[in-house]
Amino acid sequence: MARAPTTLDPFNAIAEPKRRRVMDALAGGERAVNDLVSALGWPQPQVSKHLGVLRQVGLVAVRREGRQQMYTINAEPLKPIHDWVKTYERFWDRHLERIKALAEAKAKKLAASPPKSSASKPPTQE
Amino acid sequence: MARAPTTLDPFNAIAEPKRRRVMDALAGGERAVNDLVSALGWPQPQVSKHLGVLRQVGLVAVRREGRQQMYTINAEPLKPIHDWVKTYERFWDRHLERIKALAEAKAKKLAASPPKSSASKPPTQE
DNA sequence: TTGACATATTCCCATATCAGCATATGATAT
DNA sequence: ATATCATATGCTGATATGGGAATATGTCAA
Repeated sequence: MARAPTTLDPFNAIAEPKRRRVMDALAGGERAVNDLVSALGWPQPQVSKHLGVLRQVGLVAVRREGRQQMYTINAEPLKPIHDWVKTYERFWDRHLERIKALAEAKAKKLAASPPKSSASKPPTQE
Repeated sequence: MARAPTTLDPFNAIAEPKRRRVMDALAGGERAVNDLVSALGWPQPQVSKHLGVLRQVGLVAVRREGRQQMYTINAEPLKPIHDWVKTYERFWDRHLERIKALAEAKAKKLAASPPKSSASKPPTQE
């Protein structure tokens, strides 16, 4: 085996840069394939194929309108990705750690004892 | 060509589920390879290879300690992913839109008229 | 040095990926 | 029906992928 099929895993579907650009092109709203083709400047089959993958993982939805297929974004499958990545925010954003630490400290204080002057505040590690 | 090399693109490196699990196993802190091997239950070369990929995209850092190689998370390369996915939040979380709208409205009000004193001020640092 | 331990690398295989080109399907208008 | 527009699918070839097994490298201990 060589990796979970990109058509089943949003992580994988999104790993392809062009697929991200397609999403971005759709971020403004519903769009027909030919519209995307001219916007992106890629061969039509290529666009259709990438749309096909996005469709299979549920990242886009289609609606027929006459001869045209209107595509829209359906970003829900991105949520797991967002959630996963989010758990690592603290690693690149020390600021968040401080905020979190402050919030926790505050909560502890409130729950534990009356606010007597705490001798040594944790030296905002930095 | 068949996709940007996974060793150059964090999106791609992370598309592999096992690599995500390695990251998760490191989320708690520095860890040696053998430690990961027993924690994950995969063959050692496999773990080393996945670590190798993560190392090349800069998602982990290594430090030698005697015979052991200590790996730590370095999540900065995840930031672009976070940022990209974040732009689609509004698609799955209509709630956010409302919150944002409320916040903006409030800001406008504050700018226009004096607020009544509130006991629970949001942390000054943001 | 030799040996044990910790980890990385190499080789091979089956499979998946994307791009390019040709062609098929589907819908509408004449 | 037929031609035309709009889009999807099929096929091929070059390349990348992950897993498994064997082996190489690197570090310390005796």
